[in-house]
Amino acid sequence: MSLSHTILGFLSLGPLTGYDLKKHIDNSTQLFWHAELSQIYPSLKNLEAKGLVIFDTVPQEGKPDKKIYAITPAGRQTLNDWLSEPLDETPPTKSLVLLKIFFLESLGKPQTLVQLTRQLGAQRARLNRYRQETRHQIEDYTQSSNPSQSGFLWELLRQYGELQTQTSIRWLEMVIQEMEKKI
Amino acid sequence: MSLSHTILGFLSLGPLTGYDLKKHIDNSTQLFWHAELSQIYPSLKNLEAKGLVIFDTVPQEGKPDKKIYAITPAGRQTLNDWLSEPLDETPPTKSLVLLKIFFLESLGKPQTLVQLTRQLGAQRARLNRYRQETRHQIEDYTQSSNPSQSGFLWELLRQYGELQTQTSIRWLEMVIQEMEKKI
DNA sequence: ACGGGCATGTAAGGGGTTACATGATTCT
DNA sequence: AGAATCATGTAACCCCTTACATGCCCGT
Repeated sequence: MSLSHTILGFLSLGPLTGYDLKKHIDNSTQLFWHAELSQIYPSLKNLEAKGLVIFDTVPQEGKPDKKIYAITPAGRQTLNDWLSEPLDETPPTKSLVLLKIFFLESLGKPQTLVQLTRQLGAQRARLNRYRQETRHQIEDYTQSSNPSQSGFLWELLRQYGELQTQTSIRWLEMVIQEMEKKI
Repeated sequence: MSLSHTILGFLSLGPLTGYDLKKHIDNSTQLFWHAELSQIYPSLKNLEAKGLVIFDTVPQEGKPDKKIYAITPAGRQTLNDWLSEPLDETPPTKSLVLLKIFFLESLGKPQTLVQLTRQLGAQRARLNRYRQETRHQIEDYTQSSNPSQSGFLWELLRQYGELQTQTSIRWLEMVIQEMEKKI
């Protein structure tokens, strides 16, 4: 499970429940990672069985008891080992969108242009999200937080998303232009 | 199975065996899709059970009989339906590399710089692959092939890979510079 | 009155990887 | 002599998604 690295990463900054973890993932890594609660809970159980995390139970009324998880020294070690593994490859990626574009021509020129234009719109909307919501989230966080995380890399990763999306937009504009010239 | 769309896409251009399919995927879509034979064979069986492909058996000696698969009209319909589904979203992505970079700071500045520099090297190597091997593959193919596929979108997708990789490189250079300035 | 937030989970199934199994031919 | 190519597949296991299950509290 590679989700376990995400969990260990967040727990290394402070104790959290599974529910809180989900919110942290949604807020800060949605650009490059996501997970459902139905995956987080079993994963926490698994990490606990391996001794990488422990939890305290906080009784509550009207809700299930809270289980506050914290990273153990063994967990910290595992996280560090993973972070230290050489980052000297570019793992193969998958993209259903690009796959579809690859086979799109068989629909004929007008349909192909419709699809490319739709995708262009989606990418533009995404660019706006990165420039507005995501940006504000980071600003809010950086002002209000404990100094253990600077938000430095977070802002840089937001910029990564912005740059890659801009590149996609320019590429799609170019493809549409080329396509219109054809035949 | 989204692999089934890849298979239907390739079979729409002409009949192939599972083994050939693997080579086609490796050659042309490795930029955004990949699959192992152990996944391709069951997937073909599944498509056959659904009536989307059929196969002819060609006896051989010393090797298992060849099974040459072809797309059926129902298969073509399924492919077209998929290609026509609105391309108006940007599906969430996952990247272990970005995830690692997000948590990298906890290793300390020198280690973080080592990791970022390694990743920069990997991205530069990838850029060269796109500019050389991939480019030559496409040129070879475009000259020697049946006119049903123009290789037009293939070359554009290669350019997409080149552009995105260039963006990654510039971003990493910027991050390393920022990181060196810090503290 | 109804939806959303809080808080935990289970179950079923899709999709994918790695390792294993067979066995002839051809290249280095 | 050993590796790669051709050609098919199975088995075990991991990762993830979707749907389901429970139940209180708070805001509109």
